[in-house]
Amino acid sequence: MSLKLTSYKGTRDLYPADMRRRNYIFNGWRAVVEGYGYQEYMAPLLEPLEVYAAKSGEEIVNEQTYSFTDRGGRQMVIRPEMTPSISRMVAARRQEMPMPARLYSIANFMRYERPQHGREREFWQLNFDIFGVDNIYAELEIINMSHDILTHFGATDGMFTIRVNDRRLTNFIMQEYLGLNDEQTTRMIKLLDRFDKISRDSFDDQASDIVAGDADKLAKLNQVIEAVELDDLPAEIKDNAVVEPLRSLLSKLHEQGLNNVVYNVRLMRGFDYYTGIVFEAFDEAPENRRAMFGGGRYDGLVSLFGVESLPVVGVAPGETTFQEFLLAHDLMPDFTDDAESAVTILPMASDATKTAAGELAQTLRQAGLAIAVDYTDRKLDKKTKVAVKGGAKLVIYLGDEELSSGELTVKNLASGQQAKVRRDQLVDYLNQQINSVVTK
RNA sequence: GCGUCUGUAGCUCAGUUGGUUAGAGCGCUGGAUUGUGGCUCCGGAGGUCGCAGGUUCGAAUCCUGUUAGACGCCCCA
Repeated sequence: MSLKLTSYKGTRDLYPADMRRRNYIFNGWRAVVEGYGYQEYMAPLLEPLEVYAAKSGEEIVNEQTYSFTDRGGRQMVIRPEMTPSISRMVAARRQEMPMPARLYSIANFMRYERPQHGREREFWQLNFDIFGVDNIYAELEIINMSHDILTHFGATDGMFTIRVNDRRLTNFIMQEYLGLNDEQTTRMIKLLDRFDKISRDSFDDQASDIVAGDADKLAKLNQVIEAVELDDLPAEIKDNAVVEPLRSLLSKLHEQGLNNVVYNVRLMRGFDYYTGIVFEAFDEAPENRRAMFGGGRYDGLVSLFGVESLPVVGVAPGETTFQEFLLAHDLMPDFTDDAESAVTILPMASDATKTAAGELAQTLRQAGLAIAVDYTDRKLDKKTKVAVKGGAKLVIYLGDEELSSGELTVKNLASGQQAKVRRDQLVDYLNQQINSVVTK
């Protein structure tokens, strides 16, 4: 009975080519958020169960987290999200931390769910939040960053849309305009959230059920959900002050040329904890057509930790959907042949040449070059072939001939050209060859 | 938690109405060429046909269960 070769359900093994793709994404994320002055933090993998239960409710925590009792009897959870952890960290330094605080992290999370398209049990997310800014400029910045994160990788406006809504506006529509009670509001928000996933007939049936068949309310609802711009809303809504933050935000974004940022009356984003503007980046690729990531304004959870509350605007793009976006739009470079070392030394099958190869490699590494040595006793054609496949740019042949002459045979694998190079000129020659390949 | 589909070599897949030693291409590996890369030729390794029962003289093939994966539903903090 041998051990299984497969990774745990919902998790993935990442081989070098996979890691190159991941790092390409992570490095791009970093470049963008650090360009906005965001600073990196990291939190522990484990947090006490209470933090999540307080935020998300017992049920979801018990059913969808990896939790266990530690040896001291504490109920612990592998983090399913970053918000409680960063809230704790900010709360702990509430008095001394200068505001606004701009913080980001790239970390992994686990949720005990059934894996499916774009969803795994272990996943990586970029989290970035701005703490302590109470006006629309915080949303403006976060949405700008969300936009940049996509365009940084070559995405253009037609490839994605950023949908925006305001939780305060939604509540106004539900309660003041439609006259729904709290329970009806909750149900209607859930239903609107699913608008694109269900048929129109099914939507109408369920909406009718929620308002107990009130024809007047249904007519008003229909008018609202057809709106594609704020000005399409009935006068009673669009003339109310509640639309001002959204109107102001959208006009500022459009002034900046972000024309794929649009109002969407049906955008809901979960239920309880958003308090103002909400938004999500939507993939327009025909094979995806779904929300990639979303965020918005929420009262920071810092008050859970006994300090004065803080306004926060944040978002958390996930690696999986992001990568699928890049693939769908042909924005992911091919990393399959990239080498970990640009140069491979191929000694002959003798101890003397192998030893010399090792020494040479050390010298070259001190000069800043990435060098691998093939110490196997295979034939040279085989070793050369493997070096090519591994993506090496240059190979250095080192046999008895080179040992006695003091000159090394360097082959440029891209051009096929080969030269004898004196040892004292080797570093310069290698650097020149490597650069010529890169610019080719 | 529920549903649909799929599991044959490392990968992509053949496998005829159940018929005896389960195949191909690619990849890996060795040689032709004891010092040089996408060609050619020759050889080799690698499979309890996801697993377990059942039907049958005989099962990769039919039946049942189970497990893993993909994709939906629920959920998505």
